[in-house]
Amino acid sequence: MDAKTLCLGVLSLGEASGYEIKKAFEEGPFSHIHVASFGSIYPALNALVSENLAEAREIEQRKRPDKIVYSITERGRAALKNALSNSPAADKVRSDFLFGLFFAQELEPDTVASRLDHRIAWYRDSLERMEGCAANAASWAAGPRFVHGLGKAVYEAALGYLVENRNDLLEEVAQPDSRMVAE
Amino acid sequence: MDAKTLCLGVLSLGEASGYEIKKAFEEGPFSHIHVASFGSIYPALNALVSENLAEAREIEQRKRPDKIVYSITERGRAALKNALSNSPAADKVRSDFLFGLFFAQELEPDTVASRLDHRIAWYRDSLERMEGCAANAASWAAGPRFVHGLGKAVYEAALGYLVENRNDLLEEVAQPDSRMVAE
DNA sequence: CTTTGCATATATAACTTCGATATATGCTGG
DNA sequence: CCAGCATATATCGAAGTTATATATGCAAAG
Repeated sequence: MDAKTLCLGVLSLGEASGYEIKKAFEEGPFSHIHVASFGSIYPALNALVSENLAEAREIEQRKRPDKIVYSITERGRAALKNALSNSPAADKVRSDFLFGLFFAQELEPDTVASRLDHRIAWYRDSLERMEGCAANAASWAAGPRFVHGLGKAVYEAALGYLVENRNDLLEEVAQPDSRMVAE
Repeated sequence: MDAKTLCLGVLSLGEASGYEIKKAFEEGPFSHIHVASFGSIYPALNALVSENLAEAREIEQRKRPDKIVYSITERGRAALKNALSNSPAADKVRSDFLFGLFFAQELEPDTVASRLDHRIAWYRDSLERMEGCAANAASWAAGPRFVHGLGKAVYEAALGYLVENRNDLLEEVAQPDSRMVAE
C-alpha cells in the first residue's frame, strides 16, 4: 500500500492536513494498522493534487502555523476503491523490541526489566487511548469496528503475556544456567 | 534496526547464507518479529565482511547453486551486543489487510469473505509451523522462548477474533444499513 | 522572567530499504 | 514435456525513513 493510497484512505473520512494525517496513523483510527512518515505523506499529497485525486485549501490560523487542508475528490474516491480491490500484501512487522529480547541473555538484566516495563506501560496507555476513541463505537461502520476490535484483542493478548511472563524471563536472565542445574 | 544488525543477529545463532537468513525472517525464528528483503540482506553481508564483522566462505553444491556461507567474528559479536544495547525504536506495523478491512463496506462482500478466510488459514498454518519449530522449546534460551511465546499468544488472539467475528462482519457488509433500520 | 522544550505545521535532502528483475539449475506435478 | 517452484546470488530504480530546517505559541522548569 503506497503513501498515496494511505492518504486517500484518511481523506475519505473527511478533510485533513498532512499533520493530521500523520496523527491518524500515530494515535488515530489507523494507529495499530499502518505507519506513515512526513517524508512520504507530504510528497504524496502534492502528487494527489496534481492528479486531481485531492484538492488543497489553505487555512490561516492565529496562534498556530497556517495549514493546508486536503479533501478527496470523486476521482480520488474511485482511485481509493480501485487500490483497495487489489488483494493485500502480507503484513510487515518490524519490532526492534522483540528482536532485542530474543537476545535477552546478551543484555543487562536491568535493561531487560526496563524494556518489559516500558512496553507494558505502552500497551496500557494505548489500550486506554483506544477505548477512549471507541466511546461511540456502536455508531461506527462495520469495518472500523471490526478492525478496532481486532487491534484491541491483539494488544490485550500481548499485554497479558508480558505481565504473565515478565518475572520468569527476568529470573532466567539473572541466572542463565538455572535450567541446566536443575537437570 | 538496520539490515547489518539483523544479519548479525541471525549469524550469531550459526553460520548461514543470504538465502538462509532471508528464510529465518520468513519462516524461521524471526518470522513474526521482523522482515528483511534480499535487496537489504546481500549488500549488508558484503558490508559486514568488509568491516571484519563477518567472514565469507564459498560452498560448492551439487544439484544446487553454489552458496556463500557467512560466519560472525568476535568483532561482529561485539558490534551486535552494542547495537542491541540501544533502546529499541517503536514497533512498525504495515497491514494492508487491516487497512483494506477498515473500508470493508467499499468492497464486495465476497472479497471480504475471501480475505477473512485466507487470513484465518494463514494464521492456522503459521501457528502449526511455529509449534513444529518449538518441539524442543524447553531447551531454548530464555529470550527465544519468551519471544516465541509472545508471538504465539498474539497470533492465537488474532485468529480467535477473526473466527469469532467473521460472520458478524459479513452480515453487516451484506446489509450495510441493518443497524440504522433497527433504530 | 527567561530559557528549554513541546505541540503545531510544512518541507526536503540524504540515506536506507523494498520490489522487481536477471540469471542459473534441478526437481516435481500436471 | 514443460511450466512452475525451490534454491541461490545480485542489482537497479522507486519508494520510504530519518533527521533536519524553519516558524510560532505556550507551559514548565530553573
